[in-house]
Amino acid sequence: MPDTPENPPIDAAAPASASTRDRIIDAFAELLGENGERAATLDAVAAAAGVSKGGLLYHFGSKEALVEGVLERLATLVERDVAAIRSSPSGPVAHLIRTSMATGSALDKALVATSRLAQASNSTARDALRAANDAWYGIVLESTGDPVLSRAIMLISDGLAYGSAFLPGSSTPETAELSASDIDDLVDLITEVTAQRAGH
Amino acid sequence: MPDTPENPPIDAAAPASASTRDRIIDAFAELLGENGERAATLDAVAAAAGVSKGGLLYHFGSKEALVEGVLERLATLVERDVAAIRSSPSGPVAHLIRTSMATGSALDKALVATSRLAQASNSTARDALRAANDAWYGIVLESTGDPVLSRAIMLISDGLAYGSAFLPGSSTPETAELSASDIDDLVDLITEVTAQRAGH
DNA sequence: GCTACTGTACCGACTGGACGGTATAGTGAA
DNA sequence: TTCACTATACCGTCCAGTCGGTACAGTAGC
Repeated sequence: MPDTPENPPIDAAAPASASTRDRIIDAFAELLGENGERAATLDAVAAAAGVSKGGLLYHFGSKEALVEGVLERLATLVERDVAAIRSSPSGPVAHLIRTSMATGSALDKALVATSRLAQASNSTARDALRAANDAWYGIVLESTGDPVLSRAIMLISDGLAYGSAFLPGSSTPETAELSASDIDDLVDLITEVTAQRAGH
Repeated sequence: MPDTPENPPIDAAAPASASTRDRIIDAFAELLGENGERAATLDAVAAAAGVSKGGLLYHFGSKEALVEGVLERLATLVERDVAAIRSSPSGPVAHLIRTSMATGSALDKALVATSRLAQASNSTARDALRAANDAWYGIVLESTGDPVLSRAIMLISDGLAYGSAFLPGSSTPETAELSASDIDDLVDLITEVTAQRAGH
């Protein structure tokens, strides 16, 4: 039985329309985020993307190439996000805080995946993360005009990202997952403080 | 040539005085923090602790036992820190913020090591991290009496820890390592906001 | 319209090294 | 003699990367 063209749209989860390359990057990022760096083996990525290991290695000659693929995707998505954030009607800061929690968006996935790689001592991934942070900090500073406040806001955003990425599902109510209204309260706090400091 | 007793105090970094068990946990935590979970192999830990692999496995029968060792140490150090933080003359919040950045203390090392384990999908490590966070949140809430502010403070603390643990050494000045005076500014900001909200 | 050939996309068995863990013989201090 | 190791050899598994193929679309010459 030579080739069975069984599955152009084989995998329910993966967008069958996307190119094989994109599906592979999706799968890699997903596995990194969900199960950590160790689980994102070539075999696992191939299986999740609905290709064979050989097929994967046809597109990405090594695991490093796969990492570069995720990093490139992150850079693209961050660029897009920076544009979106600047023109956000609710203001850049509110937008930043609200999108800092993992929402399952492509940006989030790429960000979490890159964090995992950075934690696995991949310095390129660390640079990519820093670049993204620099871009966001720039916007916040532009918006508030206050370096200290801007740093505090970035730290809150980092803390939000860290918590939702690495400590999902809380046991106690104290630090339970932040609800939408908690985020609203946070945004209100920040808005208030920002207004106060602006009118020194 | 069986054993060359070349190195009881072989390793300059490791405190030769501490018990072998403690030195092994030190080495494990250090390797986890510096080079990620993947680098913390039994062989590497044994070498860093200045014992043989057989010696390591004499004390810790498995890698899981080693993980438990780090978790236990974290629990002990957190307990100690909570006591210290309550009686801090500068107030709990300032103390928390100031000690959130990786300073190379034993607590930091244990915390970073546990974060790496948590990221590697170790749910016990995640629980330990959450427990520590709950403890600190409790103190902050007690001190400020304001849940929203307390959450913001915890997020800043998390952001600080995340940045210093996972993104050390910055390339650009924008998000460069926070200096001592930056931290002072941050603490001032928080103190100010806390006072303001207390006197609604 | 057929043959020969090229390039692209992919499959899956296999290899070699790393790693966790086991086993065991030996050693030196208390 | 026991305790706390060292040293070495070994096993099974996992994993990145290699390699020899297969399928098929296109295309150029006849």
